[in-house]
Amino acid sequence: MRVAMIEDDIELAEILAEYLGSHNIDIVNFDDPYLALAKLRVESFDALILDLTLPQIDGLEILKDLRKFSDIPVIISSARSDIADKVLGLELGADDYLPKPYNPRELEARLKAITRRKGKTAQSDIKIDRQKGVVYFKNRVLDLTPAEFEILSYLYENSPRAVSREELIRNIDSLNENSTPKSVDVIIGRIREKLRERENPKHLLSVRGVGYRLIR
Amino acid sequence: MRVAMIEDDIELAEILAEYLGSHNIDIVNFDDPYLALAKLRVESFDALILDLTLPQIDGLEILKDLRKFSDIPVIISSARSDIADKVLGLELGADDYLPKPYNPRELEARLKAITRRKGKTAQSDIKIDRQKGVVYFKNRVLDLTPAEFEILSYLYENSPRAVSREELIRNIDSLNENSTPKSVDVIIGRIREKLRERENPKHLLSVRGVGYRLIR
DNA sequence: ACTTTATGTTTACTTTCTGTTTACCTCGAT
DNA sequence: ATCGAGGTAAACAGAAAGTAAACATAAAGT
Repeated sequence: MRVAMIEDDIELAEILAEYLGSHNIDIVNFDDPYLALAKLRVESFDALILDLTLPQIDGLEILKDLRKFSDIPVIISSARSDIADKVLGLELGADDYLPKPYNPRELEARLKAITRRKGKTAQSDIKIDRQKGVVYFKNRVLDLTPAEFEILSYLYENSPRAVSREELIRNIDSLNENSTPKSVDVIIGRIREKLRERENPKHLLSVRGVGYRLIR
Repeated sequence: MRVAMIEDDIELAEILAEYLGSHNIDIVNFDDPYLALAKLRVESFDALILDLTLPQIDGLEILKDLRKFSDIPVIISSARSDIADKVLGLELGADDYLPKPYNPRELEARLKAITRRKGKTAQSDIKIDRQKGVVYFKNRVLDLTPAEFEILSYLYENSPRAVSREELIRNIDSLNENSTPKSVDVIIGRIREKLRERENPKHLLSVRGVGYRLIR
């Protein structure tokens, strides 16, 4: 589990990082909240621990901005015991509120509780259960046609090797063996559509002059 | 929003019920935890507020039993401030921990936070109690014929695997084993009708060339 | 015993899906 | 700028799925 933290008290951050690190939870701390927001935009974490009492800006503002683009679980950690803060924080979309000082064990338990609820850890986005004929993408079942499913599975099993169109046509039952290589291109495009990565593919990459490669 | 509460302090229960009631949250309090469990088995609530310090039994035992048949969001409310209790509670599957005394406003905020979270994680709309022969869809009992019920249950138990028409005909008692696969199509259509997803199915999906799949 | 209702099945027809091809566009390396 | 490769919208045809209606039989009601 990989967790982002916004905490300006470096010492506290290090203590927590050490304790949680030894329990298999990697902490990435940001003392600059704007840098954190930028990172959260492009990288994926399992949760965010947010300190409210920041020097530059109210942590609640950060939360508000964050919620415009992410539904990552957020635990607010604050020395402010004002009930109004709690209520406001939870209304702004925080998932939990932990008053300082707290025991690292409790933070750990809450992190686990929250991510268990979401059932989501930032491991590989794509999981395939060939027996059940099911593809999960970001923990949701993908609804694929037979050709789409078989191509994705084939690339998955050969990941991260680049596979040629010809090899796909030869080995995929749902493809007519007399088909043009272009058929593959079209179906790849449709899979990308369902992965929502038609522009800027992250998993299903084309390898110029060779074919296609899947990154799990 | 309709919330169950297990709280033996009747006075406190009434205060909370009144406050939350005026904020559009209906509280159904049980002073008998076993009665509560029985009710939770058959009725649907949006959350449960659980007092740990009950006269007859440890609230954590209730939570453990509850988790065997329900994944309803649970907020533990307790005068016990022992950290071990918190950790244990969250590990047993509670979603939040609220130490007494607390402000009703905070309880309200947490209830909202939890159910909002629930909405995001698109948890299962369909619940099946095979023993009782009851299907709940979006917290309502569905009136199904035997064949409809059995097909839905079979798909449910094999979810999200795609099941062939032949497998269904073979395994569903209410279907004549000499029936055409088309029979299945028609019954599936009727189930969809009752799920109100005849157009644009979200749960009962057809998998072309294979059969049908249920997404819980 | 008789009638009505409910429910699974079949039929016949319509609609949708999906793999394929074509045509045109974009992008990147040289 | 050029050329080749990949991307994709659109059109198409055959296959699969959807479904309305009629039917047969079992179950329920009288």
